Amino acid sequence: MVDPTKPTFDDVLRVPAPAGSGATSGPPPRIEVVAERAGVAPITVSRVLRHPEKVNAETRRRVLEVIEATGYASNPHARALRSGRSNLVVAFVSNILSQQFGLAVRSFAATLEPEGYEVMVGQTSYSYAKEVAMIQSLRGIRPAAVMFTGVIELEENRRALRELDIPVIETWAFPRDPIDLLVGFSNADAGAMAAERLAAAGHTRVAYVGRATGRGVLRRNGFRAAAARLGLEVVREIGVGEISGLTEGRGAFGLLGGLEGVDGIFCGNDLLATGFLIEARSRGISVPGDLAIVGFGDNDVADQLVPGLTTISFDAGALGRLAGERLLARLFGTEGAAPSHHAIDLRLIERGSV
Amino acid sequence: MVDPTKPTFDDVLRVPAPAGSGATSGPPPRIEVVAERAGVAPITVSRVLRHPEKVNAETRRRVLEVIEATGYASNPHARALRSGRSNLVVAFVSNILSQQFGLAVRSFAATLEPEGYEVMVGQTSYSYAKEVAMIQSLRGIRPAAVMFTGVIELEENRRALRELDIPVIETWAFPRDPIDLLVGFSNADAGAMAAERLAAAGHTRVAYVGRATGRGVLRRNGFRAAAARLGLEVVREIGVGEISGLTEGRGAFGLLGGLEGVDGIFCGNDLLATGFLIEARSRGISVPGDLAIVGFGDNDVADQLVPGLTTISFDAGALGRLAGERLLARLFGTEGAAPSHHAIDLRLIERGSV
DNA sequence: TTGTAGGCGTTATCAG
DNA sequence: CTGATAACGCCTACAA
Repeated sequence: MVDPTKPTFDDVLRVPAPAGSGATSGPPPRIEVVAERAGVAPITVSRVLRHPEKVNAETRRRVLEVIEATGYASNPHARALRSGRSNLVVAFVSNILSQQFGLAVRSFAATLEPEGYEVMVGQTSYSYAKEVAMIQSLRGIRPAAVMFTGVIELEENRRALRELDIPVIETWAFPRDPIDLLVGFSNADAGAMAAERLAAAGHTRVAYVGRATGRGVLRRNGFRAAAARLGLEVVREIGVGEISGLTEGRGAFGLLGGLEGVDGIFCGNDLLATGFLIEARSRGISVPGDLAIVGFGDNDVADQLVPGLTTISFDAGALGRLAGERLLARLFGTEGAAPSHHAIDLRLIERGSV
Repeated sequence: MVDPTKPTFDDVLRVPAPAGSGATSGPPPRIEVVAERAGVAPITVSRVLRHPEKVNAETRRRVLEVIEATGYASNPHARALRSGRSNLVVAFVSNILSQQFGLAVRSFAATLEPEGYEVMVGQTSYSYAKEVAMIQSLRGIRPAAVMFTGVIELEENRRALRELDIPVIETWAFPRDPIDLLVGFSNADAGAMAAERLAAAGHTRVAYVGRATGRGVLRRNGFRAAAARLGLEVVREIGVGEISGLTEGRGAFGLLGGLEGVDGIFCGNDLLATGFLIEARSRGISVPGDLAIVGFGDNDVADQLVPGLTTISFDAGALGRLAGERLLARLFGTEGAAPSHHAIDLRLIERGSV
């Protein structure tokens, strides 16, 4: 039997260093060393890295050779200090556990990295205080740009971000007046699409469950407005806190307090919707017969269930990619007259729960 | 109907700036300004921030007052350049979409942030090349520490990390010779526990499915060894690539190519195991009757299924927290003779799939 | 096209 | 306990 007090050692694979890979270790050489070895002034080395087109091809070749041989990489702190710019792009997510945020950030990073930017992820935890602190810390770091999987609500932070004087990308909503770049989608439309789907299936007495803050409210408002327009009665609206797991989502079903008079429900996110679906089934409530469920966001569990979850979704990877591309255009000054606001398409994914 | 070509604007909440919050905007003041206002030399301001005990209490109070009033925050680049240290801790995850990595990083960050460290997350994507590049970039950034949700296999990177001369924390495995700090668990034991569970339930012809690299191999080896010891026959071993979604996990069932002679299976991760469970059910294979399944890692879908997934797991949040605490002890020099290697307990979570 | 001079903002070092 | 001085490594501005 395995003895938990005496863990067995893992025989981890060790991959030996390939021959001739010694150049990359130790403290990085300074620009001066590279310059001397190449027989040029330090500034020329700097130019080879920053503005290669301004350096004679032959000189450039020589310098690059030495850079390669020494494994030289410029000190980002010195560079940022002197030039006031860094190659760091900071992406803030409100919840690092969200699949969709993860997908977006991953594509965003993949788009920027080939161009020499480093993307680092910070977490704001849906908290204003945290957001203020993180934005404050940006004042010193001077990243090349900042991206949020969300929009900024605090005027104080909006101002602080504008004053950073770097590109700021907001996402995940479609406000009238974003701070700067926007690659988002309309949460109001998402709510409306959910109401439309429920109405089309003949449901008339509906409920909303979701966060009572931020985007949850936007989706709820869209749902409400469309419900009114379509003659649906919103018989219940239930606010929940942040849901970060399926178990919590399932537990939230209890808040519904019975189904009297509710035949359709829109859940502000798929974790919640999936939890509801599972819980409803386990209580013997037929879906969509007794209760139709529409989710938002397309968590990957959602289409493995029986019935599958009908949900309003969008391509989070595409959002991240587009955000990266718009940012690069801005950073390289090739943006031209392109609009700075982009809408990502929402789509209704029909499965069996409505 | 919602018109996808014309997104509705979201009426995003705007929270006005609280009165008297003006101090925090604009370019941050320099240390010189603070010093002048407090009637001291810049170095004294620096000392108030870095080594408060070396400054007279009254002077310190005056300086802190001005710092507060001006919203001064030192420029991290200048600080890092001059002192060779920064307050940035970099956490590398191999897959930003993994729930368990997310939980660990979240607790790790939450532990370090109150002490003034910023945690940023980078992604290495299970690729050696990526890992090399990221570690190279650390040479310039000079973070206060680095953490990995994994262990480093490339000798080249191990050497480079040691030469950084900062705390390095490896996790998620239990090697004999970690680079520096280790907060891990034995993957070999995880495999052994799975074999033991299958054997206890009377299964004798078993299979392993999982990644054929890194920790997947460690778990497989533990499984193999324990199977031999317990008289189980490992009739099949199937290597898969990285699985990042349930759909992929489900698809991998096809690789099994029928169940002839297999009555129990150990899946190297829960995404895979959950996919197998769902797929087996949909094919009318009874679990655990025809096929018993043991997973690893406790994805949160795993206990919402019927039957629930029996799995070997550990507390990822606790791992992150402990990693943070051990790191703080090292950074603050309060580590003393405490061991630098810590094992996190594995536990068998019994649900219905065995 | 290449180089010289100087400073970005902070803190190590040493002197008072 | 406090301060003067210099330097961290690089890149902007200007000069040749």
